[in-house]
Amino acid sequence: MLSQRIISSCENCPASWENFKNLSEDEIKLVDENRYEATFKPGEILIKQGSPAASAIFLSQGMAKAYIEGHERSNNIIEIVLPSNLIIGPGVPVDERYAYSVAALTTVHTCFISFKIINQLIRQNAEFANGMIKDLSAKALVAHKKLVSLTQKKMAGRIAEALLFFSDEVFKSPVFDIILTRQELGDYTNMAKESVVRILKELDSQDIIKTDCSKIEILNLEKLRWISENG
Amino acid sequence: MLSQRIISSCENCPASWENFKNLSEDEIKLVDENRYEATFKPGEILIKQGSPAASAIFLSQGMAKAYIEGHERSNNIIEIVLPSNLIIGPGVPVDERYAYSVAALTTVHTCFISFKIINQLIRQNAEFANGMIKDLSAKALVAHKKLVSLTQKKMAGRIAEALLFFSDEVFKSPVFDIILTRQELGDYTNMAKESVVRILKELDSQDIIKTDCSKIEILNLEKLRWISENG
DNA sequence: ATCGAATGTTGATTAATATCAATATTAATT
DNA sequence: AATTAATATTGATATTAATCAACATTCGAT
Repeated sequence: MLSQRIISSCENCPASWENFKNLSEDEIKLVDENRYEATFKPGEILIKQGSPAASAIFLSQGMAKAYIEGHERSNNIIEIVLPSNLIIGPGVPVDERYAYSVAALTTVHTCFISFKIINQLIRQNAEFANGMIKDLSAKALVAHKKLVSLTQKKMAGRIAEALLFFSDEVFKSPVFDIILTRQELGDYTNMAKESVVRILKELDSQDIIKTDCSKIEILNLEKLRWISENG
Repeated sequence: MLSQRIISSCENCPASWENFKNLSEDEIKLVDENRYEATFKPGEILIKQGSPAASAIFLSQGMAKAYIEGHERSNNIIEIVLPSNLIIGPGVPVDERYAYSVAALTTVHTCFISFKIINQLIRQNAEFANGMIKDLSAKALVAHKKLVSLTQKKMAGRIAEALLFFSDEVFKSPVFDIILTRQELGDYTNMAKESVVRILKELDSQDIIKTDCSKIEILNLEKLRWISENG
C-alpha cells in the first residue's frame, strides 16, 4: 500500500462521489483536508471482513471486489466496486464493522475519509444526508437483485447476467477482457469454477459468445439477454 | 381493508418507529395529521411489487411477509415484517417503485404515511435523516445475512436458521406456533415444500425439535444452533 | 354436513450442480 | 531457461435438492 497524493483536490477529482456536490465550499474543504490517498496492487486487501469500519473508501481508479469470506475457501463476491462509488459495507452505520472484505482486482487508487467526518456532514447537511440515503438505497436495490438472481436463476442465467453486467456497466463494449478468473467468476455467480468453464463453453458452442481465455466477445446479445432473464 | 382509527396518536403508539423520537413536537404533529390507518386480513396485500411507492407503511399490530414474485409461483419471502418497523422496499428512495410485495400473515393494523412527508422531514431534520440511514443500514445487513445464508448454507442449515429466527426474534420462546405454511417456510428458506417437510421430520426424529403441524418446540437448542451455523 | 380447494406427507424419479481426479496451460519466481 | 504454483479444462461420479405422483388431511364456503 503506497501513500502519495495523486488527486490534487476533491473539486478536481474526476471520480468524485456524486453526493459531494451537495456540500458547501467549507464542507468540501473539510473533506479535502481530511482525506488520505492510498494505492493498492492487485490482490491486496482494502477492507478485511470483521474489522472496525473507520473510514469510508472511494476508488478514484481501478476495480475491486467485495466478497464474503465463508468457511474455508467458499468466497462469495457480492459486488464489483468501480470508481466514483462509496464503499460502505452493509450495516456499517449501525455496528461499525465490515460485513465483507474488499480486495483490489487491478491497481487501485483510493481515498480514505474518516466516518467521523462523514457523520458530521450527515448531521449538519440534510441534503448530503439525503444523498447518503439515496446511495444506500441504490446499494440495497443491487443487493436485492443479486438475491433474486441467486434464488431464481439457474447457472446459465447467472453467468449470462454477469457477462451482461461487465459488457453493459463496466466496459461498455461487446468485447472485453474479463478481469475475473474462472474461480472468481464462480464466486461472483455462486457456482464451482468447473461449472463456469462448462457453461462458458456451452455458450461458445452455441455461438452466443466467443471465449478466448480472459477475452470475451458477445456475439448474440438478444439470446444472452433472454438467457439472463429466463435461465 | 378497513379504515378506522385505532391508534389515538403517534406519541401514544406502542409500536411507534424509533426514529420518530428524533422529531420535534411540531414535526410529530405533522406526521400524526397525515397518517392513515388501515386494517388488513390474513392474505390481503399491503404492497404490490412494481407499484409506485407513495407511502411508508408501519405495522402497529400483526405480522406480514415481504416477498418477491417470480415467474409463476416461485415466490420468495425475503423478510418477515414485525411491528415498529418501517416498511420501505429496497430502492424506494431511488426509483419510487416497490421491488417486492407485502401481504398480511395475521390480521394487521397499519399506518400509512406519505413519502412526501417523510422526505420533507429528512430534508429539514438531520437527526431524523441520520435515523433513516441507520434503519436502511440495518435492513441492508439483514439482506446481506440472508444472502450469506442462501449461498453458503444447505437446506438443514437454512431451516435451522429460520426456526431460530422465529424462536429468538419473533416469539421469544422455545415453543411457538409458526404462522407460515410449509410452502411459505419453503419460500422463506428457498426450497420446495416437500424438502421442508422432510427436513423438519429429520430434525424431529433426531429429537432436536418436536413438530406437531404448525406447533414447533425446540428441544435441543445447542444442536439447532450448530446446524444453523455449520449446516 | 358436504364439497372443493388448499395444505401436508411420503416415496420414486429426475435434474441440477458440486466434487473428485487427471491433465493441460499459463504465469510467476528463482 | 527451469521450476513451481496457480489457473483452466475435461470426464466421471456423487450429492443435493426439485419434481412428479399419489394420497391424507385440514379448512372454508356453501
